Amino acid sequence: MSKPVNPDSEARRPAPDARKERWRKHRQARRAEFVDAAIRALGKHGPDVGMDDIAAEAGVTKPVLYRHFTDKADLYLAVGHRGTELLFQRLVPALNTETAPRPRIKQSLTAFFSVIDEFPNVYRFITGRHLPAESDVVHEDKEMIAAALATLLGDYMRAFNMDSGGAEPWAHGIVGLVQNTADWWLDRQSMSREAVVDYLTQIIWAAIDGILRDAGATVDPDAPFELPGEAHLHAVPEPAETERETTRSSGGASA
Amino acid sequence: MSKPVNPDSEARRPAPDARKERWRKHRQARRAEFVDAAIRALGKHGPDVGMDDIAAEAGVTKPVLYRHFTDKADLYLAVGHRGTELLFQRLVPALNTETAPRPRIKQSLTAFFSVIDEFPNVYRFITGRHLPAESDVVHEDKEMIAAALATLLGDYMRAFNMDSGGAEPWAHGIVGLVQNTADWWLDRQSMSREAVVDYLTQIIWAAIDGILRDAGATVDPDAPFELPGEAHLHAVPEPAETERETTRSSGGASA
DNA sequence: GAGTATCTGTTACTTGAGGTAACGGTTACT
DNA sequence: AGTAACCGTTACCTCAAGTAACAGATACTC
Repeated sequence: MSKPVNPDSEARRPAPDARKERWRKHRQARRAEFVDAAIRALGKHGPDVGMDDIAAEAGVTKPVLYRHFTDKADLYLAVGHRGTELLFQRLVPALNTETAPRPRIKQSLTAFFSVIDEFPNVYRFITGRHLPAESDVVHEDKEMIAAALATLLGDYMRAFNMDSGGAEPWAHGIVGLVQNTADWWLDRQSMSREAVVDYLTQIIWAAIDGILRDAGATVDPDAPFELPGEAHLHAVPEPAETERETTRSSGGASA
Repeated sequence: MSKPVNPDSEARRPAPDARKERWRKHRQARRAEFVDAAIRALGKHGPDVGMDDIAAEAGVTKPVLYRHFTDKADLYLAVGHRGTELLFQRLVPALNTETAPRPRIKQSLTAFFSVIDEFPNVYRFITGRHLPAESDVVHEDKEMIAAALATLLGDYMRAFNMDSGGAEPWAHGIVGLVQNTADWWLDRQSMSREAVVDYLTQIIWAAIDGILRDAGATVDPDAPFELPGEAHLHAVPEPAETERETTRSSGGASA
């Protein structure tokens, strides 16, 4: 801000000084480290940890934390992104594998359940009511999954010359169906993981099959079914540990 | 605490003084009044209202509020109960009407959607991430609806000599399916209420029908289907505006 | 009617967690 | 050598939740 830049300087902006660049990777690593600490602290003190506790868990004091996260919400958002990353790493490949419908459903469910089974605390924290509204990452995630599902369903339906208007509500419905059942299962653990997954596979396929049937189509759930130009949920879309602007520039030069 | 009671006095505890009794109804009314104010204030200032604002909205100051609610969480819990009451008033009759399966599904969905359509702000607040975890009423509500659904499904399934193990996960699944779709619809409003309800009716019946079909049974969705000793979700189970203990007795005389 | 239990309400305070200011030290680029 | 970015600290500010302490009404009990 101190050196006045001439108007056309925007063209050659890269690296006026390497000292800034040098730290980029380091900062990301540090953020990740704090996210780990936050998760550990969350496990220790429960979901109402203070920033002091998190900082202590990371072996530093509060202001250090605030150099990397603008906010408690920002930190929790990063925790959320960590969860998203974990989930999508396993879910995306499962969803995108082009096999027969039913195994595809089942392997996607297995992916999902394996993640929440492995990190139940993180999952509960992220989906639970403990984070501030700004850190809500679940909504985005669900939107993303639902969007992928919607195009998938829509394509199938159009392939059968059906009206595809139901694709979107149904996609959101299926996402909710899975999540709510997962929450319930995680709470109760009243049956094995395989059992829930099987029950869910059954109901989801039953639903899809029923809808196809309503339109006069029948599909063998275990026969490979290829679609021209299949919809893909491309890798994890948010860079997960990307740092938000942390410096508090007091009012960025309007006009 | 000042007058020492003799040991056996617990037997004849009712009404030593009518002055206590006299106010009971009044307190309930007052609480309800504050709940109204809270909802109004929520509408005005958004979901991060302060207790001062709520008090002001009710025409009083904070301490008055705290005489009726132990806590912000307590107040929000009462707001939640109000919502539950609103919902169950319409949902319970719809669910319990014994008609053919499909119209029954549809009228239940219509009931649900009409409520959230009529009170979107309340709905969003209650289901959203703004209340403290202690005020979560949605979880209970969903459990209750799912439980009713589970017995219903279970009874049907047993009537067909099917294994009823799926009833519970499916019940929770359907609840989640509806809620998530409702959230999506409320956000986007990209189709009419009737349309979502129809799509949901279709997928839910498709799912149930498919499951029955897997077991070799077929049911006409529009033919009345009576079941011996049908499961009922009995009226709204929580007294909605019941007051929690508000007096802060400083440490109840241990030993 | 005197006494009092329970409400009505107020202003002024305490508390605690989130967040910040201001300082000093270290590394490695220019 | 100079400096731009980091490392880290202690001590503070802020603001909303929640509390103390006080004073006036109403309507029951004796």
